[in-house]
Amino acid sequence: MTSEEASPGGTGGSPRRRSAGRGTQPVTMRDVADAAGVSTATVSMIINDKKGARIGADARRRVREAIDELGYRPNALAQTLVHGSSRFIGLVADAIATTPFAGQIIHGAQDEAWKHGFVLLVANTEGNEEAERDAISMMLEHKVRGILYSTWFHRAAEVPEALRETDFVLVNCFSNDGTGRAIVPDERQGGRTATELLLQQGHRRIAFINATTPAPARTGRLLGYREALAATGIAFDPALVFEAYPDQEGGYGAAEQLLGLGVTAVFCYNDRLAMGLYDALRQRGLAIPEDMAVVGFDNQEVIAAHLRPPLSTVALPHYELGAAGVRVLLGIDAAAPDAVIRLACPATPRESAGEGLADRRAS
Amino acid sequence: MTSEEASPGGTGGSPRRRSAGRGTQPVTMRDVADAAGVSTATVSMIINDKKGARIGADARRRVREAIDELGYRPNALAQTLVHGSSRFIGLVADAIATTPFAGQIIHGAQDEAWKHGFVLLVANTEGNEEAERDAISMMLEHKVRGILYSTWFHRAAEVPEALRETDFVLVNCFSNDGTGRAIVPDERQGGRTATELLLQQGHRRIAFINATTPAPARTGRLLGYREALAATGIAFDPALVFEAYPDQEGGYGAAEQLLGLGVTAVFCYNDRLAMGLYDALRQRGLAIPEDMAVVGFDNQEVIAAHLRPPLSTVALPHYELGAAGVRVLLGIDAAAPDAVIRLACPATPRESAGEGLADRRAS
DNA sequence: CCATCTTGATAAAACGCTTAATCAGAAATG
DNA sequence: CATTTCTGATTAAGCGTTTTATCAAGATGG
Repeated sequence: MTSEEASPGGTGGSPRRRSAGRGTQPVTMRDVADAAGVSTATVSMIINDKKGARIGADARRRVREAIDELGYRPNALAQTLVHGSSRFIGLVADAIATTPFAGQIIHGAQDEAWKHGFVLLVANTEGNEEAERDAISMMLEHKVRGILYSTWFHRAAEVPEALRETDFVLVNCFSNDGTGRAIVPDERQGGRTATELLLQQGHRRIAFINATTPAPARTGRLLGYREALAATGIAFDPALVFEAYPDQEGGYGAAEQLLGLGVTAVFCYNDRLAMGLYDALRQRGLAIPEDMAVVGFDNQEVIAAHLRPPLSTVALPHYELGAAGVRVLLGIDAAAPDAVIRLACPATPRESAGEGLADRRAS
Repeated sequence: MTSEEASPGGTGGSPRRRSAGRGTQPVTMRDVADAAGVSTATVSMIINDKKGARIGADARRRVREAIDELGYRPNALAQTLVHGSSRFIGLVADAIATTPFAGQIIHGAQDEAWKHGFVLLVANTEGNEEAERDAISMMLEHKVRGILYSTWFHRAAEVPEALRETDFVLVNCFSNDGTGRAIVPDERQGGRTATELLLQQGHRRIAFINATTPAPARTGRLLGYREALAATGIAFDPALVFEAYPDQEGGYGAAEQLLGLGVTAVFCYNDRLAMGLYDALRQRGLAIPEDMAVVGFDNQEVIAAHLRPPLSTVALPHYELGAAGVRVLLGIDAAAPDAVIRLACPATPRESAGEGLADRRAS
């Protein structure tokens, strides 16, 4: 049983701060003012310690005491009302639960927002257009400072009409009409980095298993792959580029084609694909990375860090995507009105790319 | 360039709804009232279509038009202020990004909250106590209807003092002083279900690889395992219970001990452990499920659904945990003040437990 | 001793909305 | 025709803050 303190103003109450308690009428600034024998204006000034405010030491003390005593909490909504602008930032995501990715975007956004005194209003739409409209409406009605519109995989997106009623930043997606600011991963650099992970180990005949599903990642990573080869003076061989549905089953199935081509290393479109490939390779008695070096993409923690051997991969900067999103939204990071900002995908070397094999492979 | 409509009240404007536009002063109810030539009271009544309000058809039409014309959105914060109670529900999570689990809790909570016209205020604390205090303060200041306090894995938790200033529900955790309402997964039933998945296939000598890390899951699942055996009339053999750190490496390492004991099936504490075990088994030339049937726990999508063969497992009801959390919070699901509600962990049979092997194994 | 400053605090308006109370006029009633 | 009853709306108070303008009184200066 929670003891319900009935009498509100009792001066003889316990000296320690007493919480408002559930069900009790919330304590307002008026209550504090009355308890301290001052006006609400005074209380307000003390709380926000407005400089230039002339308030005596005694009043200050009395107010502080009253606040403690009553367990007063300012009403943020009332503050918002008078200030005109709220401390909310909306984040609409198309798939919060399906992957860990969305979670990382939320995490990054939330951390950064928090840092600047903002709070995240999160809505999950599961791609449902109506849910999306509702979510945005709700956010606009809460007078959010702006909205982050995010997708769980990097893609072009149709920007909902209503979004344009406020400031918005696209995260992990970009508008297909080229308008609006967007933060996306740099797929090309990522592809280059992944390939370099292999090149550094001396590999020269490197296959690329691309996705069958059209996406910026598909074209971007291929571009990066070619770029890296070119930079090393290796001719691009179209016969070494394969395609598979980007999941474990796809990777498993793709293994067959890889063999007998003199390929010593593979760059997989993503970690899941690599995971499937592991199975297929192992089944054929091929060792990783000795017989075949592998790098993935995404750095999907659950998988990459715990495969056998641990998978060298390239990370998608989801956390940073979210954080940069709010920075751009808040104008902390400057960005042209229709800028598309590309964030680096950092290399995450582990063991599957091989190590110190350069000598063996070099000739 | 977005065309900035400067003149606000123009009657000759485009008939289609015109959005407020960024940077523009927001459209208030006053504006609508003026445009329609009525008072704000009238507008308010029309918007919320208060029954009992006596308003002529013509005024109705004019107001609707003005709303459309101006692109008016009610200010939810002002509404909250007058109603006294907000439509916010706070969700504080200790690890939003680390696992997909938290995401699913958020998802469930958000869906259910939404259904009842509530919005989620999400805060991520990464276990940091100060962040936690700040998050809760923030939520209280926003006058949330209540708070969901969630953890990414099922455990006892210290309930922060401040939480008690409002309604709260513990999600995926429970207070170590036994106070407060909590929603947790039913680990025992889960353990039983997992074991039954194997028993159903005719297995009789079933090992259990438990976690080394103390947790309700560890004791609960073991209990369930024993319960299932007992129900089938199989004597519990302590020699068949092993322990390993609950990740892939742990599972890989545990394989050794399993062999030569006549064990035909293993129940793994979680999917990651099972994944590691897969590797170890395969390395020894053992086929799953023919030589060794395996079930996991957690139904971690990325892993379970895509192992080779797909892993039979038991799902943690994260989505439901979140949803039930808000239902209890809102009083839709009744729950005693200190009730701990256990949600079922449903079986998720795939192929690793074997199928139709009952005959072969029976004798 | 009167004018002026300074100090410490207050009153009141405003933010955007809801709602109870009120009001003016038209229609119905006696 | 005077009165009551509807009808269709308006007024105004209030929600919990912030903030500007104002005020009373004591201290200071001439």
